[in-house]
Amino acid sequence: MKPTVHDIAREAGVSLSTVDRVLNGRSDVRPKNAERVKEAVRKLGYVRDTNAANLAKKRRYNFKVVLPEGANHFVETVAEAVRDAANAEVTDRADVEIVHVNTSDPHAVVKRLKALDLSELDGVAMMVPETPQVRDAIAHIKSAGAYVVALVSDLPNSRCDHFVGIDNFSAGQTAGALLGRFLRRETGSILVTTSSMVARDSIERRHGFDEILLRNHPNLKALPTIEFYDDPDRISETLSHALAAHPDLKAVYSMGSGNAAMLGALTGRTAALGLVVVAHDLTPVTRQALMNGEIDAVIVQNVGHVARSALRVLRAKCDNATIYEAQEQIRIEIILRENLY
Amino acid sequence: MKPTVHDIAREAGVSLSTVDRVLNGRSDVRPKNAERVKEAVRKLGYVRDTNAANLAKKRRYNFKVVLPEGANHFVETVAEAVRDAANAEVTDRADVEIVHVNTSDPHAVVKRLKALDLSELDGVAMMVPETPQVRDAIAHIKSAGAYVVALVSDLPNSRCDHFVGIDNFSAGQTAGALLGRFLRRETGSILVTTSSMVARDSIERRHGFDEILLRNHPNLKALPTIEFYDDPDRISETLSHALAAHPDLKAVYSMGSGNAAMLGALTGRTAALGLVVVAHDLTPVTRQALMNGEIDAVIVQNVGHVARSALRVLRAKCDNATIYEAQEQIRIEIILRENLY
DNA sequence: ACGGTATTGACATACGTATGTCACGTCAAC
DNA sequence: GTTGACGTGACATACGTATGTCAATACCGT
Repeated sequence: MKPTVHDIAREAGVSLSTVDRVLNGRSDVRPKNAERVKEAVRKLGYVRDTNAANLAKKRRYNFKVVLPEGANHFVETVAEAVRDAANAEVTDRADVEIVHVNTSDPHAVVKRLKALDLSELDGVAMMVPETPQVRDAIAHIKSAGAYVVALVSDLPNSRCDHFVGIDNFSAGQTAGALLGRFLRRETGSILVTTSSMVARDSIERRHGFDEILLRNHPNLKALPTIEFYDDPDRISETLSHALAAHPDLKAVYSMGSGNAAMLGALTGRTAALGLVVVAHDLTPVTRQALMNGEIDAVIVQNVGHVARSALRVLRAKCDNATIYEAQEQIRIEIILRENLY
Repeated sequence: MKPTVHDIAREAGVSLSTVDRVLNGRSDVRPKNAERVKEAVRKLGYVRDTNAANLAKKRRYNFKVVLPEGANHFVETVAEAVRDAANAEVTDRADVEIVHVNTSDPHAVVKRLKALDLSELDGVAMMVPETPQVRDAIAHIKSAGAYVVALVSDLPNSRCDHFVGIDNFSAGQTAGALLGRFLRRETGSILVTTSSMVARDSIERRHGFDEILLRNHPNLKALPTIEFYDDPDRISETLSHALAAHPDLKAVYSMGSGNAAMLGALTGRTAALGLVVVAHDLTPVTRQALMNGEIDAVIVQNVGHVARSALRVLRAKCDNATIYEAQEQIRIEIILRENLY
C-alpha cells in the first residue's frame, strides 16, 4: 500500500497540518519538525498523488504554444500536431492555445508575448528565433512564475526550462553520413539549399553536414549554400546555373523550409542526372516527393512526439516532477519511402 | 467548467444513483431514464474524470509482461525498457511484473501463463511466438476479463487487443531500400543471415527485403538466408564459405538476433572487402559496432517507446478509453552512427 | 514566571467519482 | 387489498490531497 500524508503524520508524530505545511512549503515550521517529516517521507517512500492533489486543487494547466504565422508547411504540421496533442490532453486538465506570431518582426513577437495574461499562465512552448527582445520577453514570463520550453528551435541564451527538438548539428551530420553512404563509390559535388540562412537551424545543420563530409567522405564536395528567399524564380534560375557550373553534381541537400520550391525547380531533372536528394522535415510536399521517388530520404523529427513532449514537460515542470528523459528524447529519424508513416 | 455527474443528474432530471447505474451499467434502469441520461451526457459533453474515478475506486492496474528467458541482447533491452517504463508508471497506480518464459517450449509457456492469478490481472503484454497452445492460453486469459497485447512479435491469430511493434515486412523493405541506395551503382550479392528462421519476424523481414530488391534493385542479388543456430563456429565457417563462393559479395544483412555472432565472424573482413553491413535491433553489440564502423546502419524499433506504449494501451483498454493512435504508432527507425541516441 | 509570538493540531469542507444502504413509490400478479 | 419485485432517490462514506479556521501549546527573551 502506498503511504499517504496520514501515514507520514503518524510516522513523524506530527499532525496532518504540519505535514501539509512542510510538503507545500507554507508558513514556518520548526526545523526539527520539518526534518522529522522529511525523514518520514524518505523512510516510507512517500510520493504525492498528483492526481488526487490536482483534484483537490481543481487544478487546470494553462499552456500557450507560440508558433510562427504565415504559410509554411512544416509549421502547419507542427500546429496540427499540437492541436492533436492538446485534444488528447484536454481530458487531463490542460487548456492549450496556439498563438501565432509574426517571427520576422521581433517587436511584434514581443508585443504579442507581453499581451499574454500572465496571472493564469502556467507554461509556454515557443517556436521562435532567438532575439534579444524575445530573450527579455521570456525572462518576463518566467518572472511571473510560468515555465518556458523551446520548441524545435533551441533558445540557448534564454534560460528556458527545456528544449524539445533535435540537435541540428547532429541532424546535419546524419544527412551528411547518409549522402556519404549513398555515394560511397562516387566522386562529385553536392548542392546545398535552404530558404534562408538566418535561421540558426540551417547554420547548425550545415556545420554538421560539412564536418562529416570533410572527415569521412573526401570524395564529395559540398557547394556553398544557396539561399533562395522563398522565391521560386530565383531557385529555378540558380539551380540551372549550378547544374551548368557543376557537371559532376551528384546530390542535393535541402536543409529545410523551401523543399517545395527546390523540388519544383528540380522536377524532371533528378532522374536524368541520377541525382540523390535528401531533405529535412516531413510535410505533405516531402511526403509526396518520397512516394514519387523525387526525394530519396528525409531527415525528420516526429512532430507528434515533439508536441506531446512539450506539453508533458510543461506539466512536469508545473508539478515540480522529474521529467522522464528517455521519453522526452526527440530522435533524429531517417525516412525512406519504405518506412514512411 | 467541465460537467460532472451532478450536472448530468440535474440535466436528465434523475438522481445521482440513476446516473451512476447507467454510467456503470449496473442494475436495471427503466429504458426511458437510461435514454435521458445518455442524452444529457451527449448534450453536456460529459467525460468521466478517470483520475477521480480511479481515486474513488482505489484502482490499481495489475499488468504482466511476458518475455522470453535466456540470454538475448535484444530481449534484455526490452526488459530494461519495461522496467524503466514500469518505474515511471508505478506512481500512476500500475503494478507491472516481468514474467520470463522458455519460449522454445510451448507447453512451458502455457503452464506459466495458466499459473497467473487471473482474478486480479488487468492486462498482459506478451512477446512470445504464436503456437496453438499460446493461442488457447490467450483466449483463457481474455475470458477472465484481462486484456492482452502482443509485444514486438504479432500474434495475428490470437485475437489480441492490440499489437505494439513494427511491421516486419516494412522493416525488411526498409533494409532493402537502404542497401539498394548504399549500393546504387554497384552490382553484386548480399549475404542474409539470421539466428533462426522459425521466428515469423525473420520470415517477414526476408519477404520485404526480397520484394524491394527484386522490384527496385536488380543489380543486387540476395543470397539464400543463412541460419546459424546461435553457434559461433557455424557462422564463422559458413561465412568463410560464402565469401569464397561469392567474390562479388557487397553487403551483409543481419535480420535480427545473432548480430553478435555475425559480427564476430566478420571482424576485420568488412573493411578489406568494402562490405556494407545492415542489421536489426539496437543492443549494446550493434551500438558498439555502429560506433566502430563495423555496421553501417541498424533498423530499429525504439524499445522504450514499445514498452511505454504497451502499458499505455493496456491502461486505455482497462479504462475503456480510446487509444491515441498517433502516439502508439511504433516507427521503423534507421540508425547511423550520427543519429545514434 | 510572564507576556508575546511562533508553531501546532483538531476539525471541517471540498474536488469528482464510486458504492452501499434504506425507504419510498409503482405496478403487476394473486 | 395484499404481496413482492422492481425502479428510484436521498443520503452517507470513501479515495488522497488541499486548505481554511481557531484554539491550544511550545518556546522565546526578559
